[in-house]
Amino acid sequence: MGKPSESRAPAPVVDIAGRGRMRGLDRAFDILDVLRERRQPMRPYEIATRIGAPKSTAYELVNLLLAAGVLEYADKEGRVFLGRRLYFLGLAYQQRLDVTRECRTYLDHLSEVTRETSQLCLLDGDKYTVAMMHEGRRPFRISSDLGERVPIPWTASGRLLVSHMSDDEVCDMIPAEDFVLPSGARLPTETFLAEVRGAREAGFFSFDSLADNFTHCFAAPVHQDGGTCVATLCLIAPREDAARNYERYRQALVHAAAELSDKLRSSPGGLARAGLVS
Amino acid sequence: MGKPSESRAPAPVVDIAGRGRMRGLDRAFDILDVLRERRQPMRPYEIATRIGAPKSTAYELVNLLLAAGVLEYADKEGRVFLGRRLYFLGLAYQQRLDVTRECRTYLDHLSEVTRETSQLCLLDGDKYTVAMMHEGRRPFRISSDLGERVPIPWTASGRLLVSHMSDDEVCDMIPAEDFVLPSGARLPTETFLAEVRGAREAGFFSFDSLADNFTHCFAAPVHQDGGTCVATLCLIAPREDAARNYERYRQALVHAAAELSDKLRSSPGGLARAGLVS
DNA sequence: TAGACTAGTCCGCTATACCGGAATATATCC
DNA sequence: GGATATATTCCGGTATAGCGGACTAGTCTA
Repeated sequence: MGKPSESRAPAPVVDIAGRGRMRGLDRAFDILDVLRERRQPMRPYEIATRIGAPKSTAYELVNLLLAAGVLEYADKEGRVFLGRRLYFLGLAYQQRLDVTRECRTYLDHLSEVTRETSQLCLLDGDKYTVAMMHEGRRPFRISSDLGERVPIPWTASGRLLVSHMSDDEVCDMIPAEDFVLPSGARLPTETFLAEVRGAREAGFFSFDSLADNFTHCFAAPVHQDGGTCVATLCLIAPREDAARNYERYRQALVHAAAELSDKLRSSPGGLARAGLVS
Repeated sequence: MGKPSESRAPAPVVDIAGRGRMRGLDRAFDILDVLRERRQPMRPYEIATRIGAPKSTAYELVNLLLAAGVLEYADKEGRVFLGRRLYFLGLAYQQRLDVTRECRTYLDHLSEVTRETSQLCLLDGDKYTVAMMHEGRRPFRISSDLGERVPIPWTASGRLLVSHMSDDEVCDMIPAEDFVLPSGARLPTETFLAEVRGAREAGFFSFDSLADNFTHCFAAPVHQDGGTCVATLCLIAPREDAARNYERYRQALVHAAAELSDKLRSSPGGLARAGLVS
């Protein structure tokens, strides 16, 4: 509350402050984050270097986390990965988050009527992520995995997820380097902001995926009380399919997102649950 | 490593050791566990008393966790709950766990052919939990919520989830009080162990739910390399339905569990993913 | 054989995280 | 309004967590 800068953003991964001792707790979560990002088991030594922590410290923390069940051994070479205890904590979070509780049916329905892959997308700090997914019929590899952090400007949903913010807030939030697209080209800030404004007014955004060159992405906003866009529903389709069924897909998606938003409004915040459970 | 008792079990919630200073990291995870168990936002003060920590310590840790995005404010009265950062860590765990990656389709299929609620169940320490669920047509309230910890002997799956262990190991693992059923009656250990043996041989177990008096629970084991049962698939059905369709349900469930086990065998551990992902 | 790099253990110093307890609010009930 | 319980902040002392750095050992490669 009194500290000069209060960073709520989840993952700087390596601390910038540098000087002085760091708190074990923060280091511990740096370890968890680095494993999340890597999505693979790692050895303590590698973790130590990645998070820029003294080896002695890293080894001790890893052992503590192992003993607590927060990390688990992943092989016989001493590599560790995130543990089951975290999974259940995440589940508990998800259950109180109205959007994810309700959305499964909508994803199922969308994928049923379109045969395409549908997703629920959220912000994680200053990045876009896919929180839930229903894979479509086609066996093609989707641009991003569940939970992977992706720069906001790379995604259709990104336009909507920041659409409740002012231009300045958007620029403050998104790191400059995230405007460099996978192709290497740089997306002008002004272009992006114009797209954000357009998406806000239309309540929809779609474009040819920037991550590959054969899919088209549709996104529609899920609103919570008032204007803020707390999530998006998306469809990922091959470009030919997208072109052929554009209006149908668009309408199905927008309709589903609107209905989901309604459902959130009718269940007051998260209090309904709190009051009703024995 | 040198300490007298090394408890890997996730949630004693209140530390027994008592004497001496406790580690901040362990306290922090006690806080998270207590929130998980309560499944509701709590105030720092309440958390402090619940985990048996000095109030000053609890307040400081809560604030640290808030700043880290591991906890989040849940209302304007200062109540906090698990944060989004935990959700994404949990997602990352889940993606490496073969069972959960593959099982969604099987749950969908089971619920489609039976119209009943289907679940994937796991052990969390010495308790049973539902890790994934597909709700059936009927609007009735299911015995246990996703992620809720339930004594092993209360559940059909429980018989299978410990079936790879010896009688002694089973008794060591399950706390004595967990043999007291919801009704208040005490389930004799010997009866339970006999049922475990029976379930192991049959590769199946079912009984009338102990948590309510109108459902019947079916459970079939998911095996990983060799014998160990790493999870179960379940069906929860009204008793009349269960009686009428018993053989059909049973076969569908056992078949799905066997197929899922096969799938795990064919993808070597978790290494496939590690090697294939770009 | 030596040198360079990766992996992991051990140990002593000291800044500080954790604790206890006092002080201060804020609600609830007579 | 006084009394009681709940809820939160503040502060100083001390056990110790985090750190730096030394040490061992394995693995390249030159």
